[in-house]
Amino acid sequence: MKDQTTTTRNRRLSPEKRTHDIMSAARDHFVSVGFADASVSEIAANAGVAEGTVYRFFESKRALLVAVIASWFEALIKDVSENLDGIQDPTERLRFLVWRHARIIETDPALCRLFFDQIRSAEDYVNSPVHALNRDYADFVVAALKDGVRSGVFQRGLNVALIRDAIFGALEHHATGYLYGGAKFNTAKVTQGLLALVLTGIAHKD
Amino acid sequence: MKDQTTTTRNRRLSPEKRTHDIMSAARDHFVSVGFADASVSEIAANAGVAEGTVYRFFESKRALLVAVIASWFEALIKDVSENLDGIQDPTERLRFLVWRHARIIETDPALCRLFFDQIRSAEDYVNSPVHALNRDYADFVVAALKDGVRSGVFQRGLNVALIRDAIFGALEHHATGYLYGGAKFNTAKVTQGLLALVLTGIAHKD
Amino acid sequence: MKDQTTTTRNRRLSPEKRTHDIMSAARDHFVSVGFADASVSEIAANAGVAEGTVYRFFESKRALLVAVIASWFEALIKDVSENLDGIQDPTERLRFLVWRHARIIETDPALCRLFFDQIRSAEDYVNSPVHALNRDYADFVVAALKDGVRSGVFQRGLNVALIRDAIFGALEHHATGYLYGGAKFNTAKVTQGLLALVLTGIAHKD
Amino acid sequence: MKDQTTTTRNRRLSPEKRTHDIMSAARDHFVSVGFADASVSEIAANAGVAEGTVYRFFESKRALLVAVIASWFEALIKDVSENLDGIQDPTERLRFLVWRHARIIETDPALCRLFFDQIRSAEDYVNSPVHALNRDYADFVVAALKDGVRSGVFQRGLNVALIRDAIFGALEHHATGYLYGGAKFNTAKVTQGLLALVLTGIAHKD
DNA sequence: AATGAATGAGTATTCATTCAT
DNA sequence: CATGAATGAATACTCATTCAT
Repeated sequence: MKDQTTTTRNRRLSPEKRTHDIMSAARDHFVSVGFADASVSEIAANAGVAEGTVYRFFESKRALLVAVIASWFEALIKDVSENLDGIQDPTERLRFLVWRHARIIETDPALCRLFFDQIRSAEDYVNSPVHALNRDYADFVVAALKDGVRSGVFQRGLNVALIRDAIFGALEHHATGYLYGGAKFNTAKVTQGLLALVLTGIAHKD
Repeated sequence: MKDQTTTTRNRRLSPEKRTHDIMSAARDHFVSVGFADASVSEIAANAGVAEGTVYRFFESKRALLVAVIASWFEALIKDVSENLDGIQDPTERLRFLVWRHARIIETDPALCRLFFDQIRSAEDYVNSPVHALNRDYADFVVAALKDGVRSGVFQRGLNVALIRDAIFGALEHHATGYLYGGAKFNTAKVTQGLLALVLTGIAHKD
Repeated sequence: MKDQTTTTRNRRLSPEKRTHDIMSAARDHFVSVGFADASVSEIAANAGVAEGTVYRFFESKRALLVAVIASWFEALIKDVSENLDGIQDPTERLRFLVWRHARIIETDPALCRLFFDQIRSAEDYVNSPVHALNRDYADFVVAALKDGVRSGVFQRGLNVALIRDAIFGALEHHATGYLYGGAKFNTAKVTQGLLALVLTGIAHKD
Repeated sequence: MKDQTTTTRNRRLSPEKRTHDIMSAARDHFVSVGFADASVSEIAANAGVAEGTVYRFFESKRALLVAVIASWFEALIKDVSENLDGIQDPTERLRFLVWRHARIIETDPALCRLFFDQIRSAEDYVNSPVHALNRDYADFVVAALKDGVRSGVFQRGLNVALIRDAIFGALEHHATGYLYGGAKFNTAKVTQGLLALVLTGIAHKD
């Protein structure tokens, strides 16, 4: 009856604020219970909106997950980009990128799992927005490799795409026990070992 | 599909034959529609048995998948073991193992996906029978690396566990596009490139 | 059966109306086919709602039965309470209560069976809401007995709890043939006989 | 190969022994887990026979329960019959019968529950063998009542059938808390109270 | 007679999504 | 815009019973 009854209906908020609230609640919920066990109603409740409102901003539960992961990726890319500005040497850039990736696995294992299990394995992943972000992210490594080749510290004729995959694959495979089992994960040690492997290989040099 | 002589009831068969029939039907079905969309009734029908019979041999739908994957792993291990007998040189052994793994990805992408998405990511994977098989399989690489170190062709003090993870991770990560997208996968090229990386690294040697 | 105006979707109704519709359909269905053979889908169809809607109002099929029985009990208690207001004499009150119980057995045998077989025998019955209702109902008899003792028409030192149990037990046991077999049940005769027994016993008075 | 291989197949035992073994195992199993949760395979295993053998001696799981209950009833009837031989006075006979029934509830609550919930409530109970046994058992009470009427200690014109039902009903209803809840049950006290009620009623005698 | 492998019917329940209000 | 009541598809699993051996 008064013109400001907030009891029955949520005040109209800016779409940005709404989107942010929902994504924030979703991220927390997905991280804590996983995608399958997360319920839209719970997310809506935690975000302080009605279930239907979630669907006004996101097409589906899955689209909401994609948005969460994309946002996480964007922040990661921004962070990497900024830090890379202060590093010139190709080898050091590579070391930083390896370390940064190991570090994100260590700090955000649940989000990594969501990305690996729910996004990257999906049929519609290729050419999706998150795929593009992932490519941008991986391109930092490609760029560092090319830089190194150009400046002569890395060999000519490298299959940079394969090396890029090898670096990320090595880290992620090695992290499996940490991500899915309860194993330990030592960012520093992994970084050092992987860099040694990538730089000089295993063959004995005479 | 049905060449049964008795119309009413299935002849009593040996457990081995029944198990084999069911696993075979299950493997085909899982490979073609995936785990989630596979229905036990369909598998039973394809195996020529009643639904309840599946449960006489396998505790659950998931246990059936595990059995299928385990059987596939065992055959792979047997094959690798036999072929390895004819190869002495550590480097050549490593090359064979890389090639064999790339090859299995190329030939059985669907089974690889089932293993990655349904088994390896599961909570109960660690210390499970399939985990043991996977370890046995990965140990071939570890053994080859140690051999090489012993015989002096590989450097001393290598972190063999990390290198093992790097090899499998590199292959699997590189295969992502092939496994989940529709990308091409070139076993020979991948093998060559990865071996070069692992053996000599990327650093320029003066 | 269907007088819906909207073809596609059910109008939003008041929860009371929905609850009532579903309970009504459930009561009819439970009464006609019993609890075990009743299917939720059938009840939903008869109530004119979707299956999931039943679960929005009732936690489970069993919770629905409990609600039906509780509602039936409440109406019975209300009826007894009102009628008792017009009866003062303890003996007459007792006679009425015996008659009323015999009468409910005669009119609602199926609901009695549901209560006896599905509710009262269940592990969670004691201290459940229906248990409380049953206690309220039985307390009418206890109160009448105590009234009679106080006013001197009944003996002092009676074990009222046992007498209460005896009255209900006698009626229900006597009704077994009617409830589970196809025997006749004569409310008037049972009332008269039971009251005579309870009042004066069987011993010969000199 | 030898003519006495007992390893593969059970020696042919007398049908009586087999029947007894199976019923014994069944009684134990039914008593401990209830009818619904009892599995034929478990009973067969405990009896030392194959599942199919159970069905050679009993038509169904339910028929097996009926046989168990019937056997229990027969023993009870035999016991009551013998004890009654030493009691002449109708009132004392009645007291014994009330006590004996209370006592069987106290000692065999699980079997009572099986009888009440699984047998007596069943559609096919009326005119079944167990129904006949139950009638024989209840007839002890009827006979005692008639004796008492004849000898003048009980009133003439009693509705003996109703009084019989009242006695059993009172006991069983009073025992509900003991049978289905965790309440106490005092055989002596119940016997005394019920007999007082039945003999002299509740009305104040001037 | 004894076996035990094979059968197969039968259903409650969840929750992402929709759309009338 | 926001709501939240209503929807409905979709399926693994059990176990009493049968009957070929």
